[in-house]
Amino acid sequence: MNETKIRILDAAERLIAEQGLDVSLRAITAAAGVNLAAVNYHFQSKDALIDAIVARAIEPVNRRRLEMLDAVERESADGRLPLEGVLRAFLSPLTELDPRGREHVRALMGRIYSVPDEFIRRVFDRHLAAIAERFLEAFARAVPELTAEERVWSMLFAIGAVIHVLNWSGTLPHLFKDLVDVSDGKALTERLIAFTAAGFRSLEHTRQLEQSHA
Amino acid sequence: MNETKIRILDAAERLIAEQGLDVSLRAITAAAGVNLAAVNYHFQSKDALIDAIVARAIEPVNRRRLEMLDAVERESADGRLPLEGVLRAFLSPLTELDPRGREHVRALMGRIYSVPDEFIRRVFDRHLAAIAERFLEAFARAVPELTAEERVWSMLFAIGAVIHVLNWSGTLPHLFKDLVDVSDGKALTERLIAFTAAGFRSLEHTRQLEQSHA
DNA sequence: GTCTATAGGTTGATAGAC
DNA sequence: GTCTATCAACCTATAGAC
Repeated sequence: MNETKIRILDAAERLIAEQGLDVSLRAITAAAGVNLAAVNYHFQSKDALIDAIVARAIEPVNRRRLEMLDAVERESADGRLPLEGVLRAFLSPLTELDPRGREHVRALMGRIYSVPDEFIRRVFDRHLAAIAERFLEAFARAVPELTAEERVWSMLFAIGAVIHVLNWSGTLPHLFKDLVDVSDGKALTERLIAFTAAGFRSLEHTRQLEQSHA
Repeated sequence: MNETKIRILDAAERLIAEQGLDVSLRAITAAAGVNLAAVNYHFQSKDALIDAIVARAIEPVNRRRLEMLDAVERESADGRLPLEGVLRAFLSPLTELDPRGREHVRALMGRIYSVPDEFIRRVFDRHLAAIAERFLEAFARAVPELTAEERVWSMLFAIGAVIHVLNWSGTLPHLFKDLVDVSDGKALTERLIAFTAAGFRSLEHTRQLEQSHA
């Protein structure tokens, strides 16, 4: 790929992570050290540039998710999958994203998930629908006791937990001074897996309690 | 309060919930049926208008949260608080927000929490810091086995779960057709409380397992 | 491929009549 | 308090020289 094209992507990626999707092309090209017109030459429009950034951010995460999920499924002898393993495949590609020098990609990912309806629908259809379907099947094999509805809600809660941390990652150290260490992706992963796995299982338990009372 | 001032607030609230914070004053005044200059007359600037909207959305939620937390604390004989009760005080004022005719306030709340760093810092310092501190104390009395760090992470995960649902509430029915019913706030509350309560407790269990292995 | 120059449209804010 | 009219600044996109 052309060098200035990459410079534009890198600069836009960082600025969008910091300020949101409504950064001006002038700010982007200035940060990239290229000419304003270069954006419309290499990409066709600002929208196309944003699409390229979204794809470059999400697709590697999705590939890693599917790799890890495939491995989990290979290792399971019977039909049942280990819930923690499925959650690790789902969450850790996000939490352990781009360790050095590109921490802003985490904030970018949070931003992409937290954008107005019209936009998120496009992103979902293009980059997330297939992944969601695949993981819902995996969750069905990990916690078959749950109803399909309960699995969807649980997955949404898990996404929310990780996205919110990514979304606030830039400012969390300021909000809770010494109490949170955002830089330790692995520790965050373990906490998230423990928290969400217990959450998934709790819905089943809640329903069993209701039934035994009836 | 002046009538046109309220009309502006209502229109801006709805448009920001739907499209995000970068709605133009022209779009707002057109939707409100008032003159463009009215915004700068009644509020001083667009920023001040946004601050007013944020305050009007968050403050009633905070009041309700503190009311409910006070009640939970009054009812507890010993020093220990029921975790589910604290979580209900924390979450249900969000999930059961403005039931009829003002569903967009949920999306607005999600939007407010998912905004670039510079903005969220201002919102946090002004409207959320005191609440966070108060509830961290309550969580300390509900799950004293956790470290302060674990309580902060758990609270962040719980916020993320609810905010993500609010943030996507407008488009969730499209993404998961029949599987999710966003309109049933009470059912959502119960699921969230069960999920997050189990999550809080899981971190403690994880650590106890580690210690017993050592 | 990269630049300058500029078209054509939007924005927030305000001055001044009523 | 409410209006019209307008300013100055910003935006994206493109035409055309090099």
